[in-house]
Parts: sequence; structure tokens; C-alpha cells
Amino acid sequence: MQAKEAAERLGITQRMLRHYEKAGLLEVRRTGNGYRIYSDADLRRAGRVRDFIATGFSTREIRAMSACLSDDGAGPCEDGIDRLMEKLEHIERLRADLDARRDAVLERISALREGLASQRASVGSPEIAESD
Amino acid sequence: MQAKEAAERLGITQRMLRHYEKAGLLEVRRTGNGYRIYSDADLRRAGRVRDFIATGFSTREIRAMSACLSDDGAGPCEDGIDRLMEKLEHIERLRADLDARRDAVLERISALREGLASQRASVGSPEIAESD
DNA sequence: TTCAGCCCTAACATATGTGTCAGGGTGTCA
DNA sequence: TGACACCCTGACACATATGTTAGGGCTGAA
Repeated sequence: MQAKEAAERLGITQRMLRHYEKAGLLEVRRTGNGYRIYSDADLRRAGRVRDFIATGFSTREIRAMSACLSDDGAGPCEDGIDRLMEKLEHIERLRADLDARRDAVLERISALREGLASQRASVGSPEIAESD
Repeated sequence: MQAKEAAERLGITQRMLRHYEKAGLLEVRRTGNGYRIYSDADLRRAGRVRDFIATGFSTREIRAMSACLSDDGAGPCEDGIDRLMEKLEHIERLRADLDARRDAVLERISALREGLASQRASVGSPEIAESD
């Protein structure tokens, strides 16, 4: 497919696709007139790139790992494993944090809702001490 | 504790701590002479900020969440509930994504380890067709 | 043929996270 | 007192991801 459709399907801009390509993360076929032709595999790859970037990897890092993350193996990937594990640590820590935080938020929301409701019911509610 | 120790404990630079503070993500107490004093709570908060940034959030986004995400309530959070729910969606999506990604990465790593092991076992292993 | 709607490259612009350096203060120990 | 290891602010520098704009070329329909 052409650039416009590819971008639309991925929900990103053509600019970003070109950027990924220039960064060496995609290799896109061209037609005779120089137009890019994206295959479905290109789309999947670009989607992964987008996710990685959205998750805090730089194109440099992604390029360094790309050998490791593609479905085919046995590249010069030994180097990349460590970096991968590092990122996993971040992710795990955040995941645990988000879990706890999510529960807290849900509680918080329902508390606020109750608070608002009771405020509406009785004007001049009691003060609440803060803590963090 | 003072800035140097705080930075060292977190494994980030003092510059970054100041940056987070300037971005409105931390409020650090000062001594009479203007020196920053970091509490353990500050450290935890800063660590979370660092993780969020390392995971692709901008300080803007983090700030937008911080008032509502702290454990104490009843702030100017009424406005924030909607944004909170939005952010929750983000978080849930990210959580799901991270989950999938983590599994994929773990699989990938073990596959690579096996690959390396078998390469080591039999020198001159058979070629593997590529696909992507 | 002309016009709309694609495509291309290149360049400049902006936001953000960090590094780094300059200029200067504080506190402690010899 | 001087040396040294801290601290502070502010400014400039750099990389990266992305937007935007300019200048120009294909293609297909009116």
C-alpha cells in the first residue's frame, strides 16, 4: 500500500514512517517512480517501532536491538540481551507501581464521588487532613 | 539528605532532580541557606518520576496526573477526574502492552539462549531461513 | 489539458530531557 | 585563614521525535 494508507492504518503520520526509515528501522520497497510501497510486514514492523518509541526507547536503542526483536534469530544478538533485561526492570518496576497506583486511584475516585455527594447533601463539610 | 546523596541513591544526576523539581513534579524542602533536603518520600517520588519518564511519559503528562495520583485527596482534583479516567485508559493500555511485550521479550530471550547453546554445541549449524 | 490528490526530498522549527560550564555561596577541617 | 567538597542558579549546547513548509513530480479523471 502507499504511504497515506500505511500511516492511516497505523494511526501515525507519514513523517514518522519516513523518520523510522531514515533511522534504519525500516526498509521500504519503492516503485519505479520512487513511491514507497509498504507491505503488511512493514506495517507490523513499523507498529512495533512506534510502540517501542512510545515506551521510551530511542531509535538508536531500537536499532541496536532490532536484530534481537525480529522473529528470526541468531543475529549478533548476544550484546542486546543485557540491554533488554535492563529495560525489563524498568518496565516491571513501573508495572508494579501502576498496579498499586491504579487501585489507589480507583479508591480515590470513589471516595471523591462520595465526598461530592455528601457535600451536596450537607453544605459545610469537615476538613480533611493531608498526608503524603 | 543532600542532593549528592539523593542522586547517587537513585542512580540519576542532580541535574535531573532539579529538572523534575522545576517541572513541578517534586517539591523539595530547603535549609536556611537554600540547600535542598530530600526526604525518603521525595526519593520515592523522584524514582517514580524517573521510571515514568524512562517509560515514555513527558513531564507534562506526569504533572497532569500527579495531583490526582498522590495518596492524599480533596485537592483541585474534581476537575481532574475526567483526565484521570482518560489516563487510566492509557495506563491500562500500557499495562496490557507491557504485559504482552514482557512475555514476548522473555520468550525471545529464552529462544536466543537456546539458539546460542545449540550453536555452541554444534559448530557449523544449518542455515535458518529468514522471514519477517 | 488542467486540476486534484497523491508522492518525494530537504530544510527549518519546536519541545523535551540532559549535559556542562560559569559565577558564586556555605561549611568544615587543617 | 585557606583548601576542599559541597550547594545554588542560569545559560548555552545537543540529541531526538515530530510538525510544518517549500519546491517539485506522477497519475487519473473531468
